[in-house]
Amino acid sequence: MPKMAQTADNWETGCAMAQMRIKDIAAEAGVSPATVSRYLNNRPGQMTEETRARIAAVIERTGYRPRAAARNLRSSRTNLIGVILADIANPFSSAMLEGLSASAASRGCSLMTAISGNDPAKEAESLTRLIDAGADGLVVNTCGGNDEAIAAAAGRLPVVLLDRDVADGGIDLVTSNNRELVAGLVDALAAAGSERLCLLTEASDDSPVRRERAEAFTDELSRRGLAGEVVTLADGGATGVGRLDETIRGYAGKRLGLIAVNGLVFLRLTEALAQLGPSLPAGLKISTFDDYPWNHVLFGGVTTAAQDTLTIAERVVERLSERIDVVTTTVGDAAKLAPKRIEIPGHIEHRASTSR
Amino acid sequence: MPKMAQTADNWETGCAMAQMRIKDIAAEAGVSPATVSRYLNNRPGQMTEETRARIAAVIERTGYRPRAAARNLRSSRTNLIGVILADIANPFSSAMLEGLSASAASRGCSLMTAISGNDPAKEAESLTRLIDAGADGLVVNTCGGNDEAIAAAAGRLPVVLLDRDVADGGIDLVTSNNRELVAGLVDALAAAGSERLCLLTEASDDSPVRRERAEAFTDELSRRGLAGEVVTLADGGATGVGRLDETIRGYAGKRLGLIAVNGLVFLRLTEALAQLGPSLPAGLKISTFDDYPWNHVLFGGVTTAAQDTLTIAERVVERLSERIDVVTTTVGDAAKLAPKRIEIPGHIEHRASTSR
DNA sequence: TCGGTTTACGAAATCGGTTTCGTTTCGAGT
DNA sequence: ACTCGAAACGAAACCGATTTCGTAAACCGA
Repeated sequence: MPKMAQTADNWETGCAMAQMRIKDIAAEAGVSPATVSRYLNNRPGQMTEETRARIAAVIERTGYRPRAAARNLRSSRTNLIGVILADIANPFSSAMLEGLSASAASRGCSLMTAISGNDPAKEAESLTRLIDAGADGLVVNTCGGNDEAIAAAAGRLPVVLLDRDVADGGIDLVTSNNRELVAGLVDALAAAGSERLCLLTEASDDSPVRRERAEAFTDELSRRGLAGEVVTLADGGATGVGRLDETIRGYAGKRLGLIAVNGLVFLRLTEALAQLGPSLPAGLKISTFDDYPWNHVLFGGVTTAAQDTLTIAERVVERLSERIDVVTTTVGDAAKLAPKRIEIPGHIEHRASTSR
Repeated sequence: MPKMAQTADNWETGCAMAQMRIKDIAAEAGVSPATVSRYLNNRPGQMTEETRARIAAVIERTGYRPRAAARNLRSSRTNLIGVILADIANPFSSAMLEGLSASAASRGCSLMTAISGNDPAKEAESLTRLIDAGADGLVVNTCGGNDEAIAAAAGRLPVVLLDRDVADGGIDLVTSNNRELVAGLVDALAAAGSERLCLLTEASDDSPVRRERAEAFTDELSRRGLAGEVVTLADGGATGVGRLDETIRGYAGKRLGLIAVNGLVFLRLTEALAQLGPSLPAGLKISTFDDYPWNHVLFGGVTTAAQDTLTIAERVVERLSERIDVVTTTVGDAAKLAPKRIEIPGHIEHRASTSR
């Protein structure tokens, strides 16, 4: 039995009927489905103003919404962007998510999100799940350990890396100007009178970004002829805090200046410092990456290398859209875009923790 | 011209060929597409162990993955859960997102996320966008002002509210045991010797949850015969902090006890307190909802009503899945599930800020 | 008035799975 | 041996859009 035509939409009954299909709209407007489709996607093949109005009226009246699944099937486009975040607890990630969400929405896309929790296995699983779910492209803030899988994914659909690079290279990356930001923090500490600087990093975070910051740090030290070192905290609590404690105590009174390489390291730093008292020890200056809301409260304000998360997010989506358009437009890979590294300038928030 | 059969999958060429279709797998395994489909969804109609093995082998060898769009179209199921969060900056939200992500993944679902940023217009837009994108169900952490739209959505697909109720009622809600948590904080403050208690709330947050906490607070006060009031901070910075400042100074030395109704209010409280010095003023005891990572660092540790975000997330997804299964299984709405309110017990983290 | 080009639109194929329904095969019961 | 029921599987319809291709009408300059 053929599906019964649905005509009863304008009855006064509020009864929810089975969804309208494009065919029904077409019939109601006295045109063909093709024309309605053209209307929906405002295709070049134009139609009479009158036809357009008639279709618009029917759609308006019936509240018709095209089914995404059907559209996706035919056009092999979902308008879904997959996002994999390493650590949502990090405010950098949540700020990023907000930015990505807004940017995507402004282009009519929705976000599919996955949180790896810094677990490579979960990240790999998310990768395949998002691809299987039909993402048009992927934004990956990798936790590391999946370089080959990510490269493989990038071969199958557009991928833009967020903040963290993979070893392979050859994939778009959007990141902050880490070298300049490190220099800015060193600058702030030096100006505050610090004589010896430490960059605090985590063993578990062995990302290229961390290494880039570490490199920039030592470069900057030698450029200025300053003393200092990179201190890598062991993972987990106790050992790390112990090492930290030792570092701080070891230099107590020696005009020590610290840089936390990211927000989580900074958190551990504050834990260690909290054991020494509510105020910063005399002569100790601190600074950190990632502008957590608490940074301007703790210790009267902590000097911060703030990343421009909104712009980063916007550029990520922009770049991804470019690639998606290329994929769905050109047939071959002739006009392939060359992989690009996009650096978004952040800025230093000078606060009390590096005042003289 | 019919689409050319694709047989060259096992050639040693690494060239990416057009995707395999179920038809190709079927041909390769010497069965019909229907059988492969049965295999993929392990349907009741069983097949020979030998057939199963042959199909498995082909799929394994070719790395075939069924296209979600086609599957979605026919089955009108996407395995996508839409999530709308009011404020991702709130760690409660990011913790929730992590939990939802994990719970969804364990059921083979992906999350589509939208951030309203506490903007009702954006929330409404997200609502329609996620529905249009084909979400099987929605998780809504509403910012308010869209009660009718949310109710309408709940009429069209499964919806579970997260933490914040809507006026209408009649929709599933998962939340913490707010009354008990408030009582717990009052308890902690009273035990710490506070003689007068204030619950700090925000004007912009007029959610039922906030009101529930406020009600519980005043109930608890009168039950114990304690003095106190609900202090509503104006939105934005200055006025709010001013009011707060006044509140604190006005009671300085009078054994004041404070409860921040949520993490954001607590942030503003710490800002105000920071102006008074690095340590808590003598006699002032503070506590807050939402277990931010800083809560055990600031002021030597802040007593916190911690919500069990993981369990909340798990129950949200569980409930939503139930509803989705009902919708896709039963024809009519005969066996409709009655709307349920699910309370997940949180707990009080007793820390230094309420020690005697 | 007439060939030629553009414009507006419809018929039908198509995307790649799922699902229904029917057919064949096989084993068990009598 | 013969019937009957269940199990295993295939043929074909189907989900609801998009897109190609074709055609009729409108337009246009000579």
